[in-house]
Amino acid sequence: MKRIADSTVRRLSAYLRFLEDSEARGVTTISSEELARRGGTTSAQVRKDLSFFGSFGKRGLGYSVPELATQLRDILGLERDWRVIIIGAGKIGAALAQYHGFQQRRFSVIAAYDVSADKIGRNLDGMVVRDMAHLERDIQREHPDIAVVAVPEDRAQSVVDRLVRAGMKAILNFAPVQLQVPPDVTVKTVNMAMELEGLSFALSNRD
Amino acid sequence: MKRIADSTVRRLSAYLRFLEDSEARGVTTISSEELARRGGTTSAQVRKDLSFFGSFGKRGLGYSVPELATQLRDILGLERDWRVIIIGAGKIGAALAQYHGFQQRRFSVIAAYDVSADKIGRNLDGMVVRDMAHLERDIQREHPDIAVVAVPEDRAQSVVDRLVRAGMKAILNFAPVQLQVPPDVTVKTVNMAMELEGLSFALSNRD
DNA sequence: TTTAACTTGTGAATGAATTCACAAGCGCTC
DNA sequence: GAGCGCTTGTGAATTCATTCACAAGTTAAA
Repeated sequence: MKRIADSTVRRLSAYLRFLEDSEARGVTTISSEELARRGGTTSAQVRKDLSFFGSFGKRGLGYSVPELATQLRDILGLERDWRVIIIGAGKIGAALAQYHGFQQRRFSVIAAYDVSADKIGRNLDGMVVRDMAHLERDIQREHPDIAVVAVPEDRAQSVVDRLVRAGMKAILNFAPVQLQVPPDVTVKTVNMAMELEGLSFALSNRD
Repeated sequence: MKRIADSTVRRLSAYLRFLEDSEARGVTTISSEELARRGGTTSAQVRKDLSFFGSFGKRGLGYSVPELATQLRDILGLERDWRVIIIGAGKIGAALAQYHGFQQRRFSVIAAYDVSADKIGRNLDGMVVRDMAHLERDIQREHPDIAVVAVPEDRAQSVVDRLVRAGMKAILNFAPVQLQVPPDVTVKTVNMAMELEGLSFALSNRD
């Protein structure tokens, strides 16, 4: 299959969100035009994005909302559960561990880890924070799919090195650093500092 | 000035982060090659990015670390303080209000707002959560620069409409929705659901 | 059955971003 | 001060992403 651009996948995700909304509101059919309006793009873009994976619409009519939603969930790999571990039980890590948006979307947080004695053993929404020392052993046993890195900036790379050595292939990084990983590992970084600086740039350079 | 791509700004931000690191470690000079390695890009890309704004290097030698850092801070508008308000004092909002990464980078959180009686008046790291009812009045008085939206998905658009009407020009959005704003308002969205789905896609489509 | 009104799917055209490749400048050594 | 090793800055070439534009398919109505 042709390589799919990152931007395309992000848009598919946006379309799916809107489709689920529409589904909940009982809408049964939707056009690329409508989908585009809510996804912040153009109808041609919507059709092109979908065309990488097949043809899901009916000419003259548009797309069946539940059908397209199912297709997108399938394309995005959301028809199954993914097992998530969280590394770092500080402010962000703890907030994430208790964040219900995960479970809602079939991402199951199975464990949280920390190094500091005062965090280990603490209870986060029914989940006990584990000692980072057991990370590799637990990964061996439990085969999580995704690791969320919520440790301080200066420890992020070394934690990621451990995760990679232990065989993790997907990492969601909250530390404001560019992580180095081998090509078969996918990293997505949520970098608030970068977004803020983007806003700063925009505010500073308006005509 | 030529329009600068979003991706360029993000990279500048990454370069700056690494420069500040290098500065702290006492490195005085750096090549585009080195900067590229740590920024996850190529040396040509680094030089092209910088060339939009001027020529900051010395041929044969590279860039002066403190000088380039200063230039980048200037380009990104980080030579001044930005005043930030946070809308929504739930889990994410509260975590953000107490997050020190903001202050470190000269983004000063001046207020947090919520609608619910049990949050209003609560103390977050020395800051009292205000009643959302006073939002417009306070914006008039205090002229914040950036609004962080950390309210539930279904309330995000209406909150943003209020912010826009009150004159805010920069919004950092944590709700997993595509917000509609007029063209003179800049929105950056941090969408964890989207990132997770990107990872799910990557895991599902590896060769 | 024909026509009209829509909307998809997709090559072709355009536009944007990245990479190439190299002349020109700098510092060091002899 | 000539020569060498490096590294920048930048047009040109290339690759990648988006938009255009239209044939083809669908529904509904006459």
